[in-house]
Amino acid sequence: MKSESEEKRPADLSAQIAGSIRDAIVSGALIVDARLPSEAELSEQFNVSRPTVREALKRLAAQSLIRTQRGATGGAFVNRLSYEEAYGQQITTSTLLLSMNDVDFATACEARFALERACAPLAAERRSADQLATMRTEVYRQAQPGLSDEGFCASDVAFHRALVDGAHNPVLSYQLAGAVEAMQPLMNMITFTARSREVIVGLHTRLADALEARDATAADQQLAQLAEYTAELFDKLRRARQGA
Amino acid sequence: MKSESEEKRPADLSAQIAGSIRDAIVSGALIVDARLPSEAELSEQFNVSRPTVREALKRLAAQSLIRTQRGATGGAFVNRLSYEEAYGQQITTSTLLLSMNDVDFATACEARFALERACAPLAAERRSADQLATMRTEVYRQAQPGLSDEGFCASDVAFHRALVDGAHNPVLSYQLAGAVEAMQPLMNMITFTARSREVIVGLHTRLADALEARDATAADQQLAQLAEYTAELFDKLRRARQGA
DNA sequence: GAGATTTAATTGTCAGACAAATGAAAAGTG
DNA sequence: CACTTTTCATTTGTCTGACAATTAAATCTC
Repeated sequence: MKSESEEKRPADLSAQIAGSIRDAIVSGALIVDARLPSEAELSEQFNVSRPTVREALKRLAAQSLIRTQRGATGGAFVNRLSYEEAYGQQITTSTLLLSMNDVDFATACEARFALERACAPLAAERRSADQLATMRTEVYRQAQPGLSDEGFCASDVAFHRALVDGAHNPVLSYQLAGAVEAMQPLMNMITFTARSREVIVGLHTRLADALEARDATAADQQLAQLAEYTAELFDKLRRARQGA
Repeated sequence: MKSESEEKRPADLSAQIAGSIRDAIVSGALIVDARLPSEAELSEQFNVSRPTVREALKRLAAQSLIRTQRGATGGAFVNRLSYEEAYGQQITTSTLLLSMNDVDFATACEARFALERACAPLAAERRSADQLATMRTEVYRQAQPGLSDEGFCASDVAFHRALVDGAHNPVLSYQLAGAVEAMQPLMNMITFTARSREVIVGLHTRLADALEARDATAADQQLAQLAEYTAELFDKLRRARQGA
């Protein structure tokens, strides 16, 4: 798409080297726990200085593609990307994506609930007693009058993560982590009145009931209502601000 | 969870500095397009050398959190994370997560189709003529006898991305990009027989028909059948390999 | 052979230098 | 004065060389 005259400058050496090593990892030429050549060797191979190699390695470390270890048998090793690390990056990226691109609440909300509803049938089928207990605990917490708005939102996230984890599919959990957690800063903008908390607690309770009864249809209904009510709440807030 | 004795080594200086700046960006203390202090100033502020500061900045650049520019008015600037950049990272992370953690095909497949089915109702409602045309084109390509297995898989990805984009929700597209594209290496392991291609082309055709008719229920049905058939194909492949 | 010590390899950090890019100010020109 | 050219200061990109910190293996001692 880009004409050859515009912005086709060669990237930094450290970026090139990082890309070259990244390709080797993604393609499988470098397998998990394989040791990369030492920094001195890499600087020879690529004909650059050690600082340049180090900058390249730090780029890869930032993406959790490698880990480094000091000492005689140390070096840089291809890192097994754990779900936990992937969660973290996913959440950071999603959060920034929403906050920096003026993604409106309706769009983010729609995406989040669409994805969550994809989990609901699986969660209804497979949720463990443990996950159900977590959901009940969070609902109880949400009903406490003294809870701050931030606390309410945090509990909301915990509730929904338990729901997602109930699908017992780590790939789904990983994907959803970003969508659910990234919404929190947007949710934190809402001041929850006693009335709206009451409605949400009611929906959460019936959602947990549905999962306890392994009733996928009922769970889906409650989620749909929750999506609708959340959008409604934000719309009210928006109108109130425009008026003021 | 971790006892204080185990693995609580202080991180590298460059990692600490990167974390400190990253927090400032995520929290909003540094806004988009804000210019960071020069490397010399940062090395003074943090009391480290310039190479160390540079390693920290490269870590942030690897996550697309900053961009750098040479020259008199240059420096490091907080980068607006674009959807395109986020897609790329999402795909790399998802691909590695699947390939490195022995995620079985069934799990990945279940996640992918669960998410895709979340998009289907929205896509049925909103798909543009353009996206429908893309889907038709890809189906046509998939029906060509001379197409290689890799080509078939690539076309499959293109088809499903058009479907996802049909929901006209960039957040959903971003989330799904990882799920759909990361599956491709796994799909590439399958040798598609003429018979199985025929079945898939048929399902794709009816899926496109459903979207053309804006029939969400029919689209969902076809996707469900596609999920089932894909799992079946892989199961057959697995048994064949075990037998050999 | 078991334990203590030395050694070599490797990453982490620093200091100082020069090259390259780039925009702004200064100087020149009509 | 308006416009162009030159100069220049600032900043990132890269290199060289050095030393500190860490770690496992090799060596030594008893």
